[in-house]
Amino acid sequence: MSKQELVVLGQDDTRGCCPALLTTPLAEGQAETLAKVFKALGDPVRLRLLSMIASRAGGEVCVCDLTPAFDLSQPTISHHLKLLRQAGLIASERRGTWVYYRLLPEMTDRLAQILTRPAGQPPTATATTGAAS
Amino acid sequence: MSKQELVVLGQDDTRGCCPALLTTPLAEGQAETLAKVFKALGDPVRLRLLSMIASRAGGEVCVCDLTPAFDLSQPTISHHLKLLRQAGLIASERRGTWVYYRLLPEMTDRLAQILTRPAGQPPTATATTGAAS
DNA sequence: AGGTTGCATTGAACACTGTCGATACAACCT
DNA sequence: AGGTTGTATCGACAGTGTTCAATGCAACCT
Repeated sequence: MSKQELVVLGQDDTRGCCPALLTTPLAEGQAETLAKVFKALGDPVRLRLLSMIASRAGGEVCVCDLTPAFDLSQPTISHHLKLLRQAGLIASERRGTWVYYRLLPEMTDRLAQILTRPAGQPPTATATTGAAS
Repeated sequence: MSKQELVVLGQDDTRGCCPALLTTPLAEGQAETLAKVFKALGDPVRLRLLSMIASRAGGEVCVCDLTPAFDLSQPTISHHLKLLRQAGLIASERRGTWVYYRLLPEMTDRLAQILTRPAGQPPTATATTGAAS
């Protein structure tokens, strides 16, 4: 559809729409916020948890289905789920006895956009103003 | 130079190209490989370094321009650059006295693709399997 | 050659993270 | 009410990561 203005970015707002990682130097606050999310993805157990949650048809997974899929204790899985939740990647809801987790696609969408290089910007070709040091 | 660089995401996958994070449960080996890259992004200093490198017109940055931009010692910056390099996110080249770093867009492109949810997959769609238990 | 500057590596201190057993809490079920 | 099951939290420990001063190496410059 309409092209998003992704280069807008309020620089000092850590909760801004879309910090531009690849086109503009990241501000310090934005870097810390973003780093927390990437850090949450920086563990193989959490990646597999996220993948199992995101790829589940219906969009929800019971914790009771996640825990036995790993060779880890139940508190450990609960801990990893908490970190993914605190990173804004998943959300949980209790229904009766069981707790269900679902993906928050806004966060993964945002990361994908942040990591997407704007078209027509080959890194070795442009140099509109060739004045380098 | 260093042939120690990680050959990331070269693993066999059912799709051949890229592990499907959001559509298929991630295999254990793929999760560990991917986690290393995300872990490299999980630090605010490295995110800012990557951002400064990627957003530079001409595609290259001298380390001498990166180091004074932080309140950290020179060995610390060198260490972070090494981690980004080992993750396959950047590459370095020495020209005379100075060392220049540049983005490896293949890696960020892959991450963006991995985090991109395929169109036409509403997360709250009716489940094919009734989730009875 | 000797001196200087730019960057990488080493080794150690310190903080953080992943993991577990024990325990607490919540919701079912007699 | 008491017992059972599912999930979260608490403390503690080992492993890992971030950081620095000191040092080493490479390339320039007298």
